[in-house]
Amino acid sequence: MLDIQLLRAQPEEVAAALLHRGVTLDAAAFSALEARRKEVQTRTQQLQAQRNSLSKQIGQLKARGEDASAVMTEVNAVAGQLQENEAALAQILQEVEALVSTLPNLAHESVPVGKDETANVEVSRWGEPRTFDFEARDHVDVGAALGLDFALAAKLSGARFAVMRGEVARLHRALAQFMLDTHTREHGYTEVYVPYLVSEASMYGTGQLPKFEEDLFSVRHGDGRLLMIPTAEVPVTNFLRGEMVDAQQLPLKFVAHTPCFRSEAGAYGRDTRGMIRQHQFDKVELVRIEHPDNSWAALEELTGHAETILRKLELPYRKLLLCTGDMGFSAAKTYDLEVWLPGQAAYREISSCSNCVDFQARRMQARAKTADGRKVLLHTLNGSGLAVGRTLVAVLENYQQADGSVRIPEALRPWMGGVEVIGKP
RNA sequence: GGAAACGUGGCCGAGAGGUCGAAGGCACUCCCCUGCUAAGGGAGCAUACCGGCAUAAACCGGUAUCGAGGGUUCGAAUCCCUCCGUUUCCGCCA
Repeated sequence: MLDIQLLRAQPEEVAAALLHRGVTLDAAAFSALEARRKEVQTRTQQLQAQRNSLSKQIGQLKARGEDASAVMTEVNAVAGQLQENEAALAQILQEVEALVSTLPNLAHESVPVGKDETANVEVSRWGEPRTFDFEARDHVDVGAALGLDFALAAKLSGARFAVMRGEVARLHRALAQFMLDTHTREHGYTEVYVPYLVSEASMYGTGQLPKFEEDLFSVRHGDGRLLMIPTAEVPVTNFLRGEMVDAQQLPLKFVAHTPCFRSEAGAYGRDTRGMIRQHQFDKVELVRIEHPDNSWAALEELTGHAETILRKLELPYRKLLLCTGDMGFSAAKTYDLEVWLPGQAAYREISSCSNCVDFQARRMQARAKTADGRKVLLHTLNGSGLAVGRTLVAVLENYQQADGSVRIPEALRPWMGGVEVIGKP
């Protein structure tokens, strides 16, 4: 949620900034709505003050056993007007709320302005894409012999699901364990296990609702419903919803391994082959809750932690700074990590690391009490460390060998029981 | 699934139609006293909005907020209804 005070004070400036994010805010209309709000609210409060003072008189008269009927008629007249004003005010407040809750976060000043992914800025590259002395296949072909089965998944559930058997299933599991252990042992994150189904309130807190309903799967539950998490960011960040933490306890650093569920409603026809874009995929997610003063340094650190996984696995990647038009709803600044996929001869997103500053914290009223007794909104950050399915894809494609087998990256071998190669004919 | 209880400020907790934004305690901030690892005294200490104001803070006045939303009433933290959440007991169950 944007700071409503900022919107009120500088609607034009906010509208201009939102334009870079691809959102049109009619600043004049907003100001007009706010002016009406103010007017109706002032009138309402005057009437309330009137009513309160008349009520007080009635109480005093009655206490003295005197007749209060004259004041009663007066107060009834006020009450009529008051009811109208209160209803009007409630309506306006709702309109304002509905408008503001669908506005994305403002980009940090260091974020390049741009319309779409073509304006993203490459920050750095690491590793050399391997040259093959045979024709590199994509992960679908490489994986088929190792137990990666899309046809079976299609029979069970339809498109955009995968079944893994045997060595691929183990490799997938090993990758997740490797990531978790690295982040807990070397980077100081606390491992958490969380619900995969969450309430609407939680989805609202991190910004998936009310605007991105169509991206989510939901399940009926009693008379209501629960929503399936599109990322562990949702349950983990919502740890702090409505909480007041002692600033001295910061930062809080969490890592969670969960499945993620996305309807991919807007992605018809995109990445239909293989497991790049699935309705269900595993991800190891990093979440940090920071003091506002430290969140920008924390973003760099968190991104570095995600990069560490790629480096240990010796997977070539590049780091992008997303432009204003390509960032997610809640983010103020985002780095994407893209891993090299020989099967596509392209870099593909494998991690996205964002600082949401106080945007999510304001939605969920997550605050910290500082040493001098002040209360501040927390800053929240999250990043994939990494998407497990896509990491599997990257390993299969980058480590494939001419005979159809796949070498296991050295750093991963302890999690594979020492196995060095899978799929040896 | 059945039954019951409960939801008050950063925390604990009182209040049971008006004098309550809310006793008391803890924590915190400032001041004083004292001095040695702690104690004593005083003051302050929820949020949002509206207005006063020089449309900066502070300050002053007003309004709303005691899980959420409705209702009763001149007046609701307090009574009624619905919902949400938590806890306990019973049943069931991995």
